[in-house]
Amino acid sequence: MKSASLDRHSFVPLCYQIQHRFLEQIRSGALKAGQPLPSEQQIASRLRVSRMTARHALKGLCSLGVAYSERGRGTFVSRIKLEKDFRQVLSFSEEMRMRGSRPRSTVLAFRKTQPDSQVAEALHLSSKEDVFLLRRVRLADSVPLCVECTHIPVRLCPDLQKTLDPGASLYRTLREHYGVQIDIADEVAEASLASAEEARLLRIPRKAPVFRFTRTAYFRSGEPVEFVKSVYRGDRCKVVNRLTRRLGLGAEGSI
Amino acid sequence: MKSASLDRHSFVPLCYQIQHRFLEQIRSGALKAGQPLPSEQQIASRLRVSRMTARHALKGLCSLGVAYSERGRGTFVSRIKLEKDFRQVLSFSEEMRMRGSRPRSTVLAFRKTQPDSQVAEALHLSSKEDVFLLRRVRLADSVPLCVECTHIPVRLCPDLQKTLDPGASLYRTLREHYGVQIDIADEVAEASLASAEEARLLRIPRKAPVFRFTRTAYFRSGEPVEFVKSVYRGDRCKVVNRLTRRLGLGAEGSI
DNA sequence: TATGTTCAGTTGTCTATACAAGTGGGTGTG
DNA sequence: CACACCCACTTGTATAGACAACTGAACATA
Repeated sequence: MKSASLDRHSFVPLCYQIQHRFLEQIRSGALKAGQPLPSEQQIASRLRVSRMTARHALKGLCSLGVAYSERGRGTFVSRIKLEKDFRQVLSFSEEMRMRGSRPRSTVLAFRKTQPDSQVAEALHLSSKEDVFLLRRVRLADSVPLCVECTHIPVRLCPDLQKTLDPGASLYRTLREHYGVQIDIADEVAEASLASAEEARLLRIPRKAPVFRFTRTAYFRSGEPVEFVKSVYRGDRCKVVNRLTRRLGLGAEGSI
Repeated sequence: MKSASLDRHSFVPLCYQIQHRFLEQIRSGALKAGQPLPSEQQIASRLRVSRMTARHALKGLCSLGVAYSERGRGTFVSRIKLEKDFRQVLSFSEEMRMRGSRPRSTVLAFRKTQPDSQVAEALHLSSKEDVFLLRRVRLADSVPLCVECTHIPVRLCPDLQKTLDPGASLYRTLREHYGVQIDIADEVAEASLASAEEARLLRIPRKAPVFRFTRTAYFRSGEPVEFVKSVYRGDRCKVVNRLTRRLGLGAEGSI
């Protein structure tokens, strides 16, 4: 029998222990794409938990996208690859490290300032609230990839100019010094051409193709944390997304 | 008391009736951003359901992104806007109609063919399986927006050349004639410049900025359904995405 | 052969209850 | 005033059981 028993005194809830066990089996290849997972009943009786606990574990796998359920048939391992480079809410530094590159930054500007109307609207700022403006060239393995201009309300991190090591990760500083945890981000990408200044900073020809991003990041509550405008080289960057069908929102379900 | 009672004989499950009720209240403005929803206990006693049913309804709202829970405090309406134009798995036709434009297509090619290696790999095709190739210029309100080249395994829709009205929605045809329901899509976007042919078809200058997309669409099971390469005008199109932080996947949770 | 039936197994929904653990306010003490 | 403590309320997790609805295969019937 493959199943070592669960740790009922762990501070990790049982359903997550079960979920983690299946994740391991899927990643290791012991459970292959398309294969059925044990039924809720089987999990419940083998591991001596209630069926709802087993079910919760399986549902967790489904919402991660690694499995899917069919009524009357069972729950199966999804055939979809779990590529790691689907865009999540990651900082530039996190993203570069995840793909094995060494991130670095050159600070072009870092000051307190009054937001223009676009920034104020995106961050829901009251009329005279100040923001930090941080403009950087960001490099991976010494190759410049983008020019990024970040705006953060001063209220969220009053003494950022003392605490931020400008070369380090801004997100890490926000997390460790201010408990600021970003959960959601809205992003708009446009295809465009490099201006003269951008071309110089990125070391590409003028009028080379670039992405222009604006990005607003939020807490879980929906309060805005950060507004970023950035320009990425088109020859070294791709935007990878996984889209899913959401049900139950505004437009009615008739599809 | 605001709560009309639930229909216990409806074929709509109770938890979805509850969820729908709150969605209505949020959309109508009766429940505003940041306000607390009733607690699980309150819902349970007011509507005479068990707490788990009430909880299931609230969790559904959370996974839709319209609410969030905080342990010990309650569940609150999210401040995040539910813009409709966040990219879901929508066909060009669906997307255009959602934003109030009239979609149209010009068919450049529609034939059965052998897939090249990129297509075969994306669709997980065995060596000699054929695909339909459908190449179209897609217009919104008579303005050409993109050139799109779709590949679909013949196996999934053997007589597509009879059933497809080439002007109509491909996705609708797939759904209505073959029960093919697409749930997930992976998309890669690049910033690039228009070739001479693309510029002519899209009526833009040569070397104007464009998006190049590749897109693979899947069933819920992860079986690939469709592979698309497309070129979008950079001056009329934006890519809008909402990114969320996912927990529990490959890289460990220490963030 | 073709068709309908039954049946075991599965997920979906629901009930009722219990305890753990975090939040926030109030109270009483020092 | 500051601090510890308690209490009511909240969400998170878990249990045990129930019925509905669906699937697929085995079986019986015409």
